[in-house]
Amino acid sequence: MPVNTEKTDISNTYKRKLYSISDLSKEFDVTTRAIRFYEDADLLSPLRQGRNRYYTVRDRTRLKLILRGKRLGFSLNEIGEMFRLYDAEPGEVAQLNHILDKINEKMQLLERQLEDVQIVMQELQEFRQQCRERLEQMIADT
Amino acid sequence: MPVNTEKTDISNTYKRKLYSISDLSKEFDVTTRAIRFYEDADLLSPLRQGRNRYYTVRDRTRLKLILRGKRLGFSLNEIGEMFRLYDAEPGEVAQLNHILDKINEKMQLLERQLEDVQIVMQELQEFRQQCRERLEQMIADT
DNA sequence: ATTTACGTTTACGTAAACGTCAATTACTTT
DNA sequence: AAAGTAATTGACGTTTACGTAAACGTAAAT
Repeated sequence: MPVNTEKTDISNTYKRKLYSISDLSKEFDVTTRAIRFYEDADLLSPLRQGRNRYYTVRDRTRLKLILRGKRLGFSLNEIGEMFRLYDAEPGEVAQLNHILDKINEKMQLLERQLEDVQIVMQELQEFRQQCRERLEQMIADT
Repeated sequence: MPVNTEKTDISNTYKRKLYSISDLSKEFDVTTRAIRFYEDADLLSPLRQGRNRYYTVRDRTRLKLILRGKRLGFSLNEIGEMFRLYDAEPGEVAQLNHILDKINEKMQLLERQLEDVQIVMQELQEFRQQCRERLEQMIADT
């Protein structure tokens, strides 16, 4: 539930779609400390009304991306690099080619990760199967 | 290349399939410091001949699993937990059920991770596509 | 005999990603 | 007016996963 339902300065300017830090904290189950830390790391840049932070829809999306990145084992630095790729103004051909290189780099990492996940899942499935068979054995032996 | 091609005590006992710490270090591109650290964390337990460590095929496999786990963003503790599951003697029904629960827990995590990987890969592909189109535009405009 | 290569232990250092206070401010509820 | 609730900044603490340096042992190569 977005905060700021009253007609304050900031909420009118940004069409009411603003979240408080605890809104996001609750929605994504992450501490406010962590959220502020991500700001320190330049991954978020919420609006300010006085000392208070207000997060736009874009910030919310970013936070979601940060957390997804973290689940994949990426460091905040790597996540920041991705953001910068997305945000970069691709002025020149060289710049665009550089971005494409970076994208391919990340894709390779993800392909490897996909393999890894699939391998471990298969191993776990086999292990589970063995456990189940053992269990049936034990029950049959009673 | 396994070390210990001579007929030392230890290599005969363990059928010559032994690796030195630098063998593994090179093969998997990980520092010896890290390998020793994994031992400290009870993830490896190499043989000893005097002060030197010698790693069996099982140790090698474990190291491979450790590194795969790391690539998936698991902590050494979590990896240790998996090992203990595999090694546990499933004496009782309750114990087996507990293991099965744990397996299912890990499976859920991996399923989520699979989703995450696929989402990010798709996003990257779209982004790449956009970049390519822009690039063609720019080249056409010359 | 002495480098060179490889290995060891001990121990302090470090980067990342927050956790955990403490002290303060601001609003609103009673 | 007092108390409660949510937010802020600042600063130090903590855990994880090693890096790095020192000081030493051992065995093979020159």
